[in-house]
Amino acid sequence: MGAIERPQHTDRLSDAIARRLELWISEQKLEPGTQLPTEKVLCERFGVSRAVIREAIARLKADGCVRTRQGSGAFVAALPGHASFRLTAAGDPGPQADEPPQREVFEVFELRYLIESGAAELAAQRRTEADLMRMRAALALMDQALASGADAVMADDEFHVAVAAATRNPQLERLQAFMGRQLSESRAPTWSAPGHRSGRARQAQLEHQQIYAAIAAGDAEAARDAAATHLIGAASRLGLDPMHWRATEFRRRDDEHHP
Amino acid sequence: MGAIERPQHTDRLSDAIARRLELWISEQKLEPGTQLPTEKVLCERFGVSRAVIREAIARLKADGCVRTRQGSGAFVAALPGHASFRLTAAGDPGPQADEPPQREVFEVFELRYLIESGAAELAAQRRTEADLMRMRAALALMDQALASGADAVMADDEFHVAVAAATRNPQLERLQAFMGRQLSESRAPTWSAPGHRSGRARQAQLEHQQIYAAIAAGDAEAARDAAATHLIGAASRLGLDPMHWRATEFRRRDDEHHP
DNA sequence: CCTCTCTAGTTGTCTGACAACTTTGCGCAT
DNA sequence: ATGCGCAAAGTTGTCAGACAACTAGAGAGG
Repeated sequence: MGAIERPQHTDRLSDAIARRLELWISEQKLEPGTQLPTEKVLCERFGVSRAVIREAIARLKADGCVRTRQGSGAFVAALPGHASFRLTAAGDPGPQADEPPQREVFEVFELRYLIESGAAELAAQRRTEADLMRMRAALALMDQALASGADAVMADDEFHVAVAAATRNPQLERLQAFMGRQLSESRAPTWSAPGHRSGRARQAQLEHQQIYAAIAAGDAEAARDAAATHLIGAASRLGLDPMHWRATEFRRRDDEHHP
Repeated sequence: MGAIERPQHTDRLSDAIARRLELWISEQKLEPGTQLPTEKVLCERFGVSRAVIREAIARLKADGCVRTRQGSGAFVAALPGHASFRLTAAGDPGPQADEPPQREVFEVFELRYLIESGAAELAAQRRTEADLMRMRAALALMDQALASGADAVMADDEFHVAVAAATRNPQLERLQAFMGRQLSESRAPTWSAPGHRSGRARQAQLEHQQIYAAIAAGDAEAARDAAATHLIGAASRLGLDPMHWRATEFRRRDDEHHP
């Protein structure tokens, strides 16, 4: 554990030390249960106060990587990245984050593509009348917004939340909420005035109705396909090229490296 | 913000306060950018020292919910659950966690089912020779373990990691790593001595080879189906009933509430 | 060899201080 | 009346010392 890089404008000593500790746990592949150096030792190694060490450790505890016990010490609980999942850039609300690179937005969309089409499939199998009513209520609000040219981002969110709820899987519901709200801004252009004028809102609503119809019919495969179509449509409406999701472009380019 | 509940044995004031603040941010639906009360005000409200408040805030910063700026204050950065994703119980390395409820293990497996079958589909489309070599290397190690009755959990993990890498989507790779390593213990029984004797290890390896063959052939649908079959097989080997994933049991039971 | 006690070590919390940064308000000039 | 500059007040970041509460380990005695 060498010198700590000096904190950048938005950074602080505890942030840097938390990263250094995570890196060290990862590189050493420390098993859960492994004891970490004591606070006193870490203060000496990093040349900082106990308050800074404690804040760094607090972050690792929040990440689920470390667990402490009064009188006993601090122990590895999980490897970094294995106890909590965060999106890079596209979802990271960093203070200095510029518009995330297009590629990462694309990757997150692809993740949604997998998750939401899978969720639609399960929803078609498990949906109840109550679920369907909830979806219809959200659709009705979007229909009204279409007629009046109003914003319907919340109803759009609610529709997808209702689909996730119909899977009866709380883990999937929370993952959906995590993924979906990350990009609820991505729905804003659809329901904006230009979105209405360009027909994007109408197209999105058609796709929603197709998802609903397949789920109501209990047709898992159709629900999956409709959700996939919707995510491809949503990506297109944001200027992303979803054809990448089916293309062999990567494969061809990478294969060229192995003639 | 009422009184803080006294910390339980494994709890501490900063944990309780972090939870209270998250709950408050969620309930109030505070928009990102909203300023939180100052450290001094929080000390007064909660009746604790500044160190405790700072540790609680450090946890919220690690979760991505809050961002602070020296001289300026603390601000909401994202609603709790929207900046990082964690599994409950099944993946939570809580110190007092008993065996997680069977249902939650099931839900996590179902999540993996969605993710890993989707990953296999993309991998089949995008895999390179290098990817295939990496998968073959892991398969070879598992073949050797089969012959000798040895443990092959690491090779098993490596195979799934290689499949995820073949998707060329770092977000998906990390999600896969997050989901998969959560349950790498779930692979241990397969490669244990009883696992070898019962034929579970052999069955798992046959499933791996089917996934590989479909990916090598570039057959996306076959890869998806093979991965789905594998996850169903893995669930069965752990005593979970994966038929739930296709059953309409939930739907029927819940529909009965709405005669 | 086992049990109990004591000591040393560890984390949790408190208090006070000061540095560094930001915000706000006031005074002065135009 | 408005704008600019400066100072004061307020905020977070870091430090240091203290003490409580808990745990682990060692030693002594039975």
